[in-house]
Amino acid sequence: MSATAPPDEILSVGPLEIVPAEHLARADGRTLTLSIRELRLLTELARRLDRIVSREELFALVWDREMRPGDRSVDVYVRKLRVKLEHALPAWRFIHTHFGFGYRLAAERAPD
Amino acid sequence: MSATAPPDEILSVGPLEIVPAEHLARADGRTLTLSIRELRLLTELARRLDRIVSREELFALVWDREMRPGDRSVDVYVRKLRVKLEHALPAWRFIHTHFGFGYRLAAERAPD
DNA sequence: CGCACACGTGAAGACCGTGTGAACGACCTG
DNA sequence: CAGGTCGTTCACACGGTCTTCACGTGTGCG
Repeated sequence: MSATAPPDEILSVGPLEIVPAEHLARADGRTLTLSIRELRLLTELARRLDRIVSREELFALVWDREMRPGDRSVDVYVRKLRVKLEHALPAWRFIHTHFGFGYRLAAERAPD
Repeated sequence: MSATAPPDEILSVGPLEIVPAEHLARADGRTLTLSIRELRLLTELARRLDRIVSREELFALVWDREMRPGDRSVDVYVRKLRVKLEHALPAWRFIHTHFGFGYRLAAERAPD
């Protein structure tokens, strides 16, 4: 299953670093406190860096089952992640919305 | 076995210093009075500095046997350690909880 | 321009992992 | 024997997480 990590997998996204096998993510070296779902969502996005991933695909990857139509869980967790990432690295934007398609992870500097 | 210390092993965690071979830990030079279990728990956490260690792994390392499901010993000793460390170094936080995963040792300044 | 729909956001409630104080017995020490 | 420390377990309190709902905001299209 895709949520299982190769022991040495390290995902880098600009100043962000994710180590799925150790259940942690770091921002500029500082360890973030993420919940299980948050970390898995971030991990699956990071494994598809800079590619647009649909809600359905994300849900299946993170929740291990099919998404019911109308389920907003992905949106809610995207927000939770955005808040934590914004707090840790205010100068960066990571999760980008692609209207009608899904989300894309990429480190981009914040405007201003 | 991993609880045995190389004779010269010294673990540093911010203002904290642990010398497993001498069964002692120092806070800013002042020696802490820790019990055997407390010291071993602190030692094993320190050997995995800044990494998340699960309860099961911690229990196996410190108690030398498998953890029974529902066993809270690790939690209780984490608390005992926290109390002593908090008393010795109020401006720091050392043992961080990662909900659903385990504990992580790292010297971080207390909020405020 | 205005409508329908996609997405953002805050909050409520249930659930369960963790925090915490205390009791108890084993062991040591004087 | 009396007192203390330590390890273990228990019960309850507390708080974080997950899910769902409701409503606000934005986007694209006719």
